[in-house]
Amino acid sequence: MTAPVRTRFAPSPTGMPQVGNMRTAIFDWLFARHCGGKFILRIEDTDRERIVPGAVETIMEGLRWLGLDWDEGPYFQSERLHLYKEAAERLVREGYAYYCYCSPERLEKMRQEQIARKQPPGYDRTCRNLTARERADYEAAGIKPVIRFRVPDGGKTTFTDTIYGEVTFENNTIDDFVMLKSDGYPTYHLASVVDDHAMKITHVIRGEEWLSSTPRHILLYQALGYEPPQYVHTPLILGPDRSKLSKRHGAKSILEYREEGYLPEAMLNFLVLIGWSLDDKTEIISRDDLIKYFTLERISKTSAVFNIEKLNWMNGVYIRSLNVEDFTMRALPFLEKGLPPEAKRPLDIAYVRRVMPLVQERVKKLTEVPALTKFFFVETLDYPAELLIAKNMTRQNTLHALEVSLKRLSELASFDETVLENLLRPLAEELGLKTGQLFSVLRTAVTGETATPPLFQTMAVLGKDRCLRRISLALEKLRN
RNA sequence: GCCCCCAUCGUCUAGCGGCCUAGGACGCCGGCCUUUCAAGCCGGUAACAUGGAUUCGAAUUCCAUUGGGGGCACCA
Repeated sequence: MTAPVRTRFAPSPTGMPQVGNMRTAIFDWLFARHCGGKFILRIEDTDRERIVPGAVETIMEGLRWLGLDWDEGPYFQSERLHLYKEAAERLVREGYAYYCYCSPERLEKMRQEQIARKQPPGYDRTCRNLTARERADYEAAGIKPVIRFRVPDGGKTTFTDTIYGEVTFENNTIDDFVMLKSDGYPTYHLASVVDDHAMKITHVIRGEEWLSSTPRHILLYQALGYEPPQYVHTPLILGPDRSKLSKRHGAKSILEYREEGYLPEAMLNFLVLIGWSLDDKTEIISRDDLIKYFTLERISKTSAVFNIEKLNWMNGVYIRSLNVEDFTMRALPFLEKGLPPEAKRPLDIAYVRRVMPLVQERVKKLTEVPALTKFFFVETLDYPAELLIAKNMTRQNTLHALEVSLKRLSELASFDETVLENLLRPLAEELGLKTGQLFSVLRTAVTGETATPPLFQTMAVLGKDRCLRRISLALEKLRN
């Protein structure tokens, strides 16, 4: 019987949750859910210098937004220091590790020299075989040591990655890395190995940037006498310049996508498709199907560029698939925030419900809703008079069209879509205009825009009074 | 500099020796629909990095080359 699948997402709380990390989290979560296993959240807060207050909460909020629920945690490595210390000291005792008293300054100088000599930078093993006497001297001088792993002198370290297959490193290309820092905190290498073992993690699914430090982890497992987990390195997400996506590209936090009006289900679908595919044609996949069909085997080896154009398209697809009420509720906060101040708040929900269906299929992002519906919510329209004059029309016949329209519309008892259409289509012919011309004039008069939802529906929602008022105003504007 | 990984349309990808005169999607271009804008529908543009080898047969296997990326901290 094989152990139940346990995966973990182990971010460090050093900033906002970036999309690259989130994509990894999605893979971890999906695999756990697919296998009926557990997904664990672990916070790797071992670098006290870089900790950003609030980052943990932001990370969790990002996970929740995407619907990635965790079964255990968050565990905090800062609360488990004794475990790492014990492991490190045990390794020293057993000869797998040693205390190092070299100063950061000396190490930095050494590195510079190595680079200058075009040699691979790495620890020169000065403290590898200190005598008891030398150690005592350093201790007496009050120098706090780090603990370094004693990498075997010869041989190779090989492991099999689920995605990349068998990978081999010569041990002599790996330097004696630090496991425990002088402040008593572990480095990533030690902490993740100790924790992954303690938490019975079966599959370490993480970004490809970790591939080259994996032999260190294997070495650590061997020295500790633990069975290593299955390693699954996932391809990187790249910026437009094809280098690893980072702040440098203006890479955004997952929560910023929420602010920009992306739907979490679209984001999930899009992100999972960077580096994974179901088959040769599926693009839109539901969360349930993702869980049902997700397999590690279909993760690709090649890193991929984050293509915002495709995300926008996909978000539009998801927006259109929402039922109207759902769309309305999701758009509401964006309206509250994005509509100009003169729109009176709180917004009239009943009215919003009538407006939203008119724009649902016209937006790709929820942030576009306010601009597209502004004229429904503000009283004063601001547009140049010339905008009223449609293609191949003159000031004169535009005025005439507006005058006649105003009169006829004012005689209407009902103001619904059908009634309006039945009045206006024949009217265009009567005025000797193309329907497009008349509608264009009225559209501008009534909305101040040239691109809007369908005219009759728009007018019906605006209501008779407001339409007549705006047409009158348009006439004035054109006369002056 | 050293180590590791990767290599199909501009981008995301399918392809795991013959089904490939390489399929899908985004974008782009053209058309249809149409009161504008979208949406929708139809069509088009566009790729196996290069050179060897294996094989009856290679996008698929192997080896070089080239190119790209990642790593080489008391950061993760």
